[in-house]
Amino acid sequence: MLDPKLIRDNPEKIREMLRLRNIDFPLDEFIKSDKERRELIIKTDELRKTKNQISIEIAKKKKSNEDASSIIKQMQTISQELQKLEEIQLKTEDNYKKLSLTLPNLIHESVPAGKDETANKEIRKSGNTPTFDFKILDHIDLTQNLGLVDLERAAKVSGARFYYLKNQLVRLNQALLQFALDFLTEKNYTPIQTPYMINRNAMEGAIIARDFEDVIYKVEGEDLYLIGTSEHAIASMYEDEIIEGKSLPLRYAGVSPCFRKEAGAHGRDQKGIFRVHQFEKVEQFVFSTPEESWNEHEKMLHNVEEFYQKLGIPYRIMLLSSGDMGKVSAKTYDLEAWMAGQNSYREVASCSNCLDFQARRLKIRFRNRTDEQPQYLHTLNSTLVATTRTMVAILENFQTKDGHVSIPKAIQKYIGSSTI
RNA sequence: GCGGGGGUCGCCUAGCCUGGUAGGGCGUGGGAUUGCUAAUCCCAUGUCCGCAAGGACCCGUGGGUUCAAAUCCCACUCCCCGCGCCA
Repeated sequence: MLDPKLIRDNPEKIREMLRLRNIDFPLDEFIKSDKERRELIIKTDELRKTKNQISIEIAKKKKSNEDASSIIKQMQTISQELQKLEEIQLKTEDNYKKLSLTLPNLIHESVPAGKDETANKEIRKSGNTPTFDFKILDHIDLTQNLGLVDLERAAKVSGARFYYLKNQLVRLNQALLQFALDFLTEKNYTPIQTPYMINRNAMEGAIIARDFEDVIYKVEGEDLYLIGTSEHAIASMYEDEIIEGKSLPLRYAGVSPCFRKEAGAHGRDQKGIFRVHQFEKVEQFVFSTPEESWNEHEKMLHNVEEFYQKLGIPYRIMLLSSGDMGKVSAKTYDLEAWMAGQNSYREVASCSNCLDFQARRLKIRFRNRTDEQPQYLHTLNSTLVATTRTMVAILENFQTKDGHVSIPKAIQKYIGSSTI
């Protein structure tokens, strides 16, 4: 949600944002409904004012045992009038709210303009891509040969894009989670394991409702949705609260499974465990003051980079273009890891500053003193590790001539072995 | 799942039976005063509309009754206690 005052005073800025994001939005209708809404508030407030005054008079008369019947009649008509007006106001307010919840976030000036991923900008590369003196395999063949994944039976039981992890890959999955958690704990992040299902209100706070269908699973017969990332559950945890300024920034290391429909991804990454409906993730989530949020954003990016460096996985950092970026984000970096089996860099982490967009939807504010006007804080989120994709990178980049995989030094102690 | 008790403006609490402008304490900030510390007193401290003056809203949520609802009625929700079930 954006600041209504900004939209009112600066509609051209919003129009430009919509153009850059390549999004259809009835901005003029929205501005009109905001105006209507405010006019109605003034009208109903005035009527309520007279109603309150008369109510006091009735109370006075009753107290002194005077006859109040004529004045009560007056109240009756006012009450009826007010009821009608309130109905109209509710409708306008509803319309306004619905639209305001679908309006995407502002775009930071450093974001390259462009309609899709072809406009993304490479910021830097790190690490040398590995060279091999033998014919390499992709992660699908590797996991098959080593008995690490069973896709056929998963398809039988759950459908496409599900998997059974087996043997050492189960341990690798756990090792990455444990390593990631240790890594962030050392940086003073608070570990947090969230609910895996949250209600609609909470979900709407974190993402835009229209995106539900493509991304989020709904639990039948309940007001519950499976989280697509712990970000959804962490963002909403402080809903409707005022946080003490001195406790900011709040840095969380969220641990959770992630559930995603991956609708509309037909044909892409059909095989293997690269694009799946379910995986585990350690997520960085930060509640920050507006002044510090851009610094925090860079820090989070630095953390993911350091993590991948420790694993020894080559990567490049991409700054997403206006058209490729998610709607709640004002600026997003992707970390793309080198995947030898595919001979390309592939997205494994995403680092976003949402400014006050989520905070407004969730009414999360902060203030330094209690006599101070509370203001919306900023929220940021970044993957630290999403296990399945990182495992793909490890499998493909660290494969050996004998068909096995060596395990990065940093996580050997969690697995208790140096090869798979 | 059943029975009982509860949810009040940051925190604690009064008001609910008997409907008529939501009161007090704590905390926090500002000010006054006292030679310092302490104490005391005053003001501020939820949301929305408004340039402002001012006004409206706010008692878990949503309905209902009524001229009028924190208060009465109904439904839902969350918390606490007991029972049941259970990894």
